[in-house]
Amino acid sequence: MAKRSPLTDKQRHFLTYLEREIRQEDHIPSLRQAAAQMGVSHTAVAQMLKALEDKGYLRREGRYSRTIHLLNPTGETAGPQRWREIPVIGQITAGLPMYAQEEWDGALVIDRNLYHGENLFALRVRGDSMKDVGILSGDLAVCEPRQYAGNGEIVVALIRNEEATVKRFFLRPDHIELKPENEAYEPTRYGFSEVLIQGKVIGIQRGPEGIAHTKP
Amino acid sequence: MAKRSPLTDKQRHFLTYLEREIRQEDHIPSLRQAAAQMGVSHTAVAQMLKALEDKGYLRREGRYSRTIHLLNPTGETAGPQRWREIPVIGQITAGLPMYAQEEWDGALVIDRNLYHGENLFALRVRGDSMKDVGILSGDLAVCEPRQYAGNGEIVVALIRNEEATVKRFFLRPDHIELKPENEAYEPTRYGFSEVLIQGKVIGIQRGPEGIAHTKP
DNA sequence: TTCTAATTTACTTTTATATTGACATCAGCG
DNA sequence: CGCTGATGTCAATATAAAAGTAAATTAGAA
Repeated sequence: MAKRSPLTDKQRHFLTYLEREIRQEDHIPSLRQAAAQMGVSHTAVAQMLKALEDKGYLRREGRYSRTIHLLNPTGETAGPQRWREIPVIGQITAGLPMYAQEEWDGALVIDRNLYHGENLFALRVRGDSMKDVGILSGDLAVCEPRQYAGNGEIVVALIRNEEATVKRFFLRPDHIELKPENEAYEPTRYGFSEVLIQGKVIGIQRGPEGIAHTKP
Repeated sequence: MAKRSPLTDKQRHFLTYLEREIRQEDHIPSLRQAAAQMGVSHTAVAQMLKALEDKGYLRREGRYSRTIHLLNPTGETAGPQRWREIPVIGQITAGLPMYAQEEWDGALVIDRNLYHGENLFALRVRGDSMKDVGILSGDLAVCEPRQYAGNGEIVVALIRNEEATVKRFFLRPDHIELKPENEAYEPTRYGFSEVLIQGKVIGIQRGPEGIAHTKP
């Protein structure tokens, strides 16, 4: 790994400021924003960044990109953006829009390296209709918003504008089939207008309660 | 709570307008209605909505629906760090190796509110011996370090100092029983000295690959 | 001097905002 | 069924603001 030259006082100070901004505020300041807060000109900040990059304390991407990766002592890309917060949707309904508080069932922190994609959301699973693929009641399903789905994908679907469920999706010539993954349940057929795809399930998170509920 | 991407002045202004319309007038304006009131074109409003959705301030539903969900508009900052990094252990050998980075297979970011406890670690599950309780091959098992376990708990056990497995634990009068949760497997008995408990499984995390591997 | 840090000024690139026009979609109506 | 009006979407484009880059320059310190 690259040797890291010692920093000057100003460089160290700036690096500290940068770390704070990124880790605590989750926000990479622009050159001019940082310049304003440090009391210097924006170009000074640019030169500072270049110096820090040369010395191996951070890595920047692209020519005109703003994204910055802080490097930890071992030179690995440490996780400034390692984590991310997604909303846990309490209910999915279509009818009248629900206002924030009612629908805000909290937030979930997930690992960026594990789940890619934008605007993910999470949904608490009810019922055991998908237990054969390891999705149990109480699990949090991490979802990627989607209006359409491919055959065989596991999706969150809104049925007749009432009920939101997690099922495996199949598009048949004359109907839509939603298949539970549990021998005790039968697939159900729906007309094309009865089902509204809300998203694709891309992950599962189960907490201690979920583990405890599994009976020997 | 993580700060979401900062808004520009116009975006903030529009969001305020939207909140007022929804809360006080109980009415979601159409693109052209809003456009008229804001003095811009209807497409500008559409782009604004898209920008706000990208930044995570609201969520829209359906392709041609106009229902809008506002997400946590008050933007309160709740508590300090919601997230935590825990090591993903590649192999478990005798003793507790989790201090050094020797066996590191990476790290995993988890939600503090979901998993309590100290010195947690994660382990990648191999095999489908626990599939009846929703633990599949490839899942990450979040574990709390433990040297003992209660009857019926799901644990990570090291068998004869060689193999680390996830099983349900039972302490019998004259032996230890490790029970897979899969009809195709039989429980196995071990002498007291053959089994070393390493931790208790308190959570499961499954990523996109894990979901994809489940076959219809 | 040479090096570092900073400034000013003038660029290029990217993003945000806005416009127009054409095209789906839906609901109601005859 | 097709018509109609209101709506949401998309594509192409234009303009302005904001952000990153580069060059020339200055001042101070080793």
